[in-house]
Amino acid sequence: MNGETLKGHLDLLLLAALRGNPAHGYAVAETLRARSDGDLDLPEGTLYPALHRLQRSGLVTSKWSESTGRRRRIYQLTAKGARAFSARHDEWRAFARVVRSVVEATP
Amino acid sequence: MNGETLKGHLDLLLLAALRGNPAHGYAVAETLRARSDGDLDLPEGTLYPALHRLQRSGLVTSKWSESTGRRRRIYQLTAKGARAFSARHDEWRAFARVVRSVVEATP
DNA sequence: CCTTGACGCATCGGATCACTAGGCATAGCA
DNA sequence: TGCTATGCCTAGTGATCCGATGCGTCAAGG
Repeated sequence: MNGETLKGHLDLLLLAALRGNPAHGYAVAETLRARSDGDLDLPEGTLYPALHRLQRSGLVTSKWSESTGRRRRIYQLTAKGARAFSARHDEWRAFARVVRSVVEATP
Repeated sequence: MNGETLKGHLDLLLLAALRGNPAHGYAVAETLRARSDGDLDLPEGTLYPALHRLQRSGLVTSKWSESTGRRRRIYQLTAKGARAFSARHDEWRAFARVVRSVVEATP
């Protein structure tokens, strides 16, 4: 999975991973790895800044969890985040459709 | 069509537009606009630097055409460019599949 | 006990990239 | 003579992903 390939679509994936499934960063990465059969393996330098960005935008909230003695930050989708997910999903479908029609046009 | 959305996938679209269809920059933009029903309207500041990049990478060649009295640079896919198209196409399909399986997973 | 590896979070700097804004020039039409 | 479409180019800006690095906890094996 190339770097530039993911660019601009990471938020959609993170929001998808958090849909109805509050989780901490590490678990989000595991979810994405699992759902993609290992194809999508986010480096930490990608994951955490992106989650912070989502929080700054109000799409997720977070709280510390100390249950296991191990410090974790649990992220949860806000209502705005859920709406953003739908919007991003629509944009993705539109984009994928455009790419298909451009690429699969008979030359 | 957002900027970040396109990021990393522009080359694929340009290579697709030039597949078996040598053309100058302006015509490439028209092709993309047509194939996407107007959804994809590349600014010139996006189009030309990208074409130059493809040329620097050896994926296309170009020559000036003065046929109409109007100066145009005709771009043509190289063999390497054709291979790159296939590779990028495969990458795109893989990426689209990953996004689908991540996004459409039942939460 | 102590090392190793998995877990877990954070940030800085680098590199890439699409886009805005600006410039330049020709052709055709009103 | 303007105006519009055609046609090309580039410097600078902002957004973004990623590699590197640092810090800290916990369980297992030697």
